[in-house]
Amino acid sequence: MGSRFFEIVRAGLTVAGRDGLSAVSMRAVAAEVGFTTMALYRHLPSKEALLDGMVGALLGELDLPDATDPWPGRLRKIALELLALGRRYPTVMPLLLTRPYVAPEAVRVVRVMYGILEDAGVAEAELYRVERLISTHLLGYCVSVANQAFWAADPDTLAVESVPVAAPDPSATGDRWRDELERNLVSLGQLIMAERRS
Amino acid sequence: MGSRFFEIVRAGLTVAGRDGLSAVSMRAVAAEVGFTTMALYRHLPSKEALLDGMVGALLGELDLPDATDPWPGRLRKIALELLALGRRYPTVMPLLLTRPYVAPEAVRVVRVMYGILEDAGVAEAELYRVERLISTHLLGYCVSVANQAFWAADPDTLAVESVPVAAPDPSATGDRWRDELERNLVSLGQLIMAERRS
DNA sequence: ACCTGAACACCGTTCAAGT
DNA sequence: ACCTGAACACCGTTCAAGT
Repeated sequence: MGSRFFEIVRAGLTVAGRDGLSAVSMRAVAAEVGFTTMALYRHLPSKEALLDGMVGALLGELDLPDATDPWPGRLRKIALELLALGRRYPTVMPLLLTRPYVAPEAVRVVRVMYGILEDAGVAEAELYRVERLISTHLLGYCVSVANQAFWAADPDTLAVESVPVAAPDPSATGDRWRDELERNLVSLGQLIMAERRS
Repeated sequence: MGSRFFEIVRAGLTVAGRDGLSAVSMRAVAAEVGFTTMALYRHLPSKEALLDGMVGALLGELDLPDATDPWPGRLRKIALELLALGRRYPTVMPLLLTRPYVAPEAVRVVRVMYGILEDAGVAEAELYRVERLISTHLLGYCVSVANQAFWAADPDTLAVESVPVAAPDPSATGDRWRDELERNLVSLGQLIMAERRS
């Protein structure tokens, strides 16, 4: 776990952002850092460990909100940061829902969420549950947007099926999914308020 | 798209449920159905198509609620079905957040969600957004539970970090994460009620 | 015309052979 | 003692060679 480890993990993210997660091979990452393939194995035990490290580095790129800001603004900031992160590394995002949060950078993010809910006045007995409720929505949403899962591959097929996947929203100005995320945050804010200790 | 296609896709799910998604190779699936590897390519164009088909077959296993039931019961039923699905096919679940819902079995599930929200009285202008809000939470939650992302790989590491990932819940009887999902559904029910047309 | 299996360019990881 | 690259057992897909 020398500094070479982080160099390798960052190279993994570089490859993933450029060519997709499926292009993240030990050979490709080694080439990216200028090592021989087998030299990687002296800094990490397996590709599994590389992916776990990438999850940490990914969350490490989040620009976390200032703890002195009001909690709604902090929630909004972290949500928009996650959305932007997904657009930078679309194919890596699903790992955030399948790997346990053990890396320090991951724990850091969960702590910010706890702080938000505490400041909102959520009862401690509900705090961890509500955090998982909010976080799984945010991650699920950002993963879906990043991978364009809300769109049909073939618009004509969808038209035939007549399922209005994306309702027209005349008030939306620039970024359709960012606008929708902000609407969701209003709903989630109400949900959080309903969970305050009485 | 003869019936052989579905046979192959079901074999893919069988392999994935038994040995994990990473074990789903064209060779392994071919062996499962008793075909030669290259014979698969006369029924589907690529492994990509196999995975898309598996998403459809996965959602096809959902036992959908009766449309005549009250909407809260329908929402609960579909949520618990998704949780159970994740436990049967943990490694396949993330595909539900990265592939567009074009297969008929996928469209069917989205239609049920629309029906639930319509019966709840959600304004049409908010219907598609709220459906995505609920669905991304349910999928994110079920993917996390299925892949044990809520637990730390090493409990000792987590203790050192002193992040209470799983708060003790004395009232929870059998299935900890199922109980939590039911609590979340109460919160989401309130969220849905708040989105009703005025 | 149809099917198949060898082959190509990969992959993660092991380990013997080199220095 | 340390590093490396050949090798092993895979992978998705192509395509020429067979019938």
